[in-house]
Amino acid sequence: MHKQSLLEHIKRHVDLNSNEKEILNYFDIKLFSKKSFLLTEGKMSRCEYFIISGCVRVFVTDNSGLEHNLSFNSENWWVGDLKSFIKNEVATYSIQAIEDITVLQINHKSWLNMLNDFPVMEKYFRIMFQNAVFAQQTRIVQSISYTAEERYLSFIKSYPKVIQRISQKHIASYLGITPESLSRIRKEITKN
Amino acid sequence: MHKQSLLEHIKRHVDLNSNEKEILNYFDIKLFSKKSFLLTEGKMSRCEYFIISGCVRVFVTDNSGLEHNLSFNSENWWVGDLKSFIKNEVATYSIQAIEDITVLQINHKSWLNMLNDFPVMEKYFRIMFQNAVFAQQTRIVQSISYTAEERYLSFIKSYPKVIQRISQKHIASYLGITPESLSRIRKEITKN
DNA sequence: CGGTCTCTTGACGGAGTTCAAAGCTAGTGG
DNA sequence: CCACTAGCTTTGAACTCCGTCAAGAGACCG
Repeated sequence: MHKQSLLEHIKRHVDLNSNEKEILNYFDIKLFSKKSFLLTEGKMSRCEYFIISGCVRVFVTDNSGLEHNLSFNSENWWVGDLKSFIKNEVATYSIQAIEDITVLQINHKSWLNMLNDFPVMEKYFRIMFQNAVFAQQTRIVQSISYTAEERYLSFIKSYPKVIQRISQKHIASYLGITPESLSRIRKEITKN
Repeated sequence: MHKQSLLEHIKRHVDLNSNEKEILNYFDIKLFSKKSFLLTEGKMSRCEYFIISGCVRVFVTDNSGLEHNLSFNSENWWVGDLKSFIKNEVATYSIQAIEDITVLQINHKSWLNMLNDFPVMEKYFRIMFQNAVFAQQTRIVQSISYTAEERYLSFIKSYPKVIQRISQKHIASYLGITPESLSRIRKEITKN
């Protein structure tokens, strides 16, 4: 059963007792085909997703209509527009499936009920957000102190599996540079 | 009593009952004078700080010895090297007082005990980390999609009080540009 | 008052962008 | 299954923003 992988993920971070398997009741399994959108900027969504299989990208669209990738998420990662989810605001991010994906979906009301009924989940999400803070801090440090080439090298080192599945165009957008620049950087690297 | 401001901060996010005021027992009041370091890169620290008064900067030092400011924190904010604190690693960030400051300090062991003894604090820190994720996401979006001028305008709009207390050199470092560039950007802005 | 640190200004150089064109790749429909 | 097309990647040339280096003016502290 697909839902099992979420349970395992939770158990990797906190201790569950037997009846806490009811946690899975708050979630629904959903499938999205490649290129479809889990969430679109400007819309209300109020769902968070736990990815069972496949890969998505989270991006913003700027005033000029350009897309900027914030993150790539795959198996055993949470994804969603957290601020929109928590604060009941319209989404500022869009989320698109890069591959066919299977996710567990939870809406905001169920999420609050779950936290209320199973206090151990407060700890689980405390740890989830804590880890998100770690990862984001690393990214911010790199954005203000690394050159584009250093950011690219760090990216392929940190996410060797993910790059196989993502176009360079999207990686360039993630790094904050143009596809042309990334192409030149890659050429420079393979030269050495 | 200084410790009161932490209690008020907690109560703004979660409900405390009377005996939960014992939470303050896990904390010590500490004073740091301007320019002194709460934490130095490469050292073990394992403390987190809640700022009662004053202002600090968090920064990293790169291979060339240049400092890059990650954040400025003042009254009623938590600050520390979270990753070092949680994972028992040496600090990758340094924290320096920009003004004379008063903080409440908690070490890792006390923090774990507090979370254990007062489960409501799991929720409190879940919310704290959640808010940190919001703020950092905004920063990442701006770093990959804004020009230096846009980042500066966004910074002074978001933190109008803080800029009064911080040198341009430090703001430039926060924005990921040189002091010279910031000086030119400011000149350009006042022209219009 | 002198020294250090900060801010400003100028000239130059370099990393990355923009625009354009050509080669490749992968998805689509016949 | 092949052919076609749209999108992706590469490459080139010109340009732009920002960094680097250097020098001078102003502010702060002992």
